[in-house]
Amino acid sequence: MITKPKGTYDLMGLDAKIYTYINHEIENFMANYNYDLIRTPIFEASELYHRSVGETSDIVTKETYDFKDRGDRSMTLRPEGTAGVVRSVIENKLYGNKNDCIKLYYNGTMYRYERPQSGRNREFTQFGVEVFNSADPMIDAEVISIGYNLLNSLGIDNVTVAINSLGDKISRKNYTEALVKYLTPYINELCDDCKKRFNSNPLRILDCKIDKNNDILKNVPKISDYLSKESKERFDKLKMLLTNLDIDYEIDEKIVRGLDYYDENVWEYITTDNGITLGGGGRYNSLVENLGGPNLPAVGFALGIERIILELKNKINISNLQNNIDVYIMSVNEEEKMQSIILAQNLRLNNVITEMNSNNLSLKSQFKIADSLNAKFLVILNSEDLNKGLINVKDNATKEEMKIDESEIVDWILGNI
RNA sequence: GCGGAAUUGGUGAAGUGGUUAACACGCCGGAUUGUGGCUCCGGUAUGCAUGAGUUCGAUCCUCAUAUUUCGCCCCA
Repeated sequence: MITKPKGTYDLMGLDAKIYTYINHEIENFMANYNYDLIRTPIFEASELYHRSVGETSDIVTKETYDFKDRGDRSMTLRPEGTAGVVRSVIENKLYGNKNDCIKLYYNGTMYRYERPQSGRNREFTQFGVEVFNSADPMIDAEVISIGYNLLNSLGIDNVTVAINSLGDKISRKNYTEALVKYLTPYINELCDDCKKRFNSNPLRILDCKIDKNNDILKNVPKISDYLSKESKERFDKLKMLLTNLDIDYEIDEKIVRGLDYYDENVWEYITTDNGITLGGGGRYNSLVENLGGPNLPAVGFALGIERIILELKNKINISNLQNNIDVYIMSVNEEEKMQSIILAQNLRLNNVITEMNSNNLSLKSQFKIADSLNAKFLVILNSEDLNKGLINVKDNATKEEMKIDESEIVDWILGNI
C-alpha cells in the first residue's frame, strides 16, 4: 500500500466542511475590505527565500523542500507566503500607481520539512494579507483588525492580539547589543537552547519557555527603552487605534517573530485559554527594497488554517455542517433507475439538493440512507405509477404519501421544501 | 535535529507464547415475496503496521524500519 508522505494529510469529512466554511468567510471578508486575491507559484527560485526569510533562520537552513528542476535550476517549495507576494509586486510593478495602497491576500499551501505535531504539518495552509505603499500605523491597525475580526466572525472569540515594536533597523541593532552585553555574565546560567540562541538569535532568549521565570530574564533591558522617537510614536498610535477599534490586545515585549524581515510593529494572534498562536505578522518596511524593488513600506500577517480548524472543531455546532438533502429518490428496477437520474437532474438544476439510489440496494437500505441524509422528501418510484405518469412522493416528516403528476413534480417539490 | 507514547476488521476497541482473535457500532441478508427507522435471527479480520530475529510454535518477546501522536528546537 502506498501511504501519504509524512506530515501531510487528506482533508476530508468534518475538517473539509470547516475548511470550506473558513474559505467562504475569507472571501466575504476580503470583498468587504476591498482586498484583491493574489496567487503566486508554489515553488520559487531558492534564492528568493534565502534573501527574504533570512539566511540564518531555521526555516531556510533546515526546513525547506529544495530541488533542482530539469534545467538544473535551484527551486524551493514555498515555506511562507510573503516572499512570493513581494516578488510578484516587484516583478509586475504593481506599485506603478504610487498614490494607492496595494492591498492583497493569499490563501494556499506552504511546505516546511519539520517534525509534525499538533497543528503543525509539512504541508500546511496559510491565509495571509499584505499591504504595500503605506507606512501609516492606520494600515497596521486595519491589517491587524482583519485577522482579529475574521477569527471572531468564524466563531473563535477567545483571541487576543499580542503586540510589540521591534523598532527600525538601528534601534533593533542597538537593543540586541545591549541585550548581549547584559546577558554575557550570566550565559552559563541559562538553558542549553539559550546558550545556542545567544550566538544565533539573542532576541529569541526573551521568549524561552525554560528560563522565563529566571530572575536574569526578568531584569533584562526593555526593548521599549531602545526605540527611536518615530518608532515609539508609531507604536503608540497603533495602540490608540486598536483601542478605538475595540480590539482586545496586550503588549508583549517578548514577541520578536522568527522571520528576519520584520521590523517596527509586530503582533501575534493568540488564544486566551490555551495560548495557541493562530497567526502573526508585522511590518517589513525594507524587504521590498532588499529584494530589488523600490523603497516600499509594507505590512502583513498570516494565519494557520489548520490551527483554526483545530480551534473551530471544539466550538462549532457540527450539526450545522452535516449533509442535509431535500430529496432522496428511491428505485429498484432498471426502468425506475432510468427515471431517477432524469428526475434527479431536473431537481438539481432547480437548486434542489437531491440524492438517489445508484446501487442495487434493498428498499430498506434506501430508506436508511435517506434518513441518514436527513432527506425532507422521499421519491419512491414504482413502475406501475410511472406508466400512468405519476410519481410517488413521501414527506419524511409527516410520513404522508401522495402521487404527483410527472410534469408537476419539480414545481411541487419547489413549493414544499 | 532531540525526546516520550502508540500502531489489532469500515469504526471504537478487548485479548493471548499454542486448535475457530472478545464485545460494541456500522454494514449485508432474513423474519417483513417493493414502504424503512423498533425488535429478533444470521453473516461480517485466513489475520493483529512492515521486515528480520528468538522459539517446536510469535499478534504477543527482541531489534530495525515506517507511520501516527505529544513535547523540545523552530514556527502559523
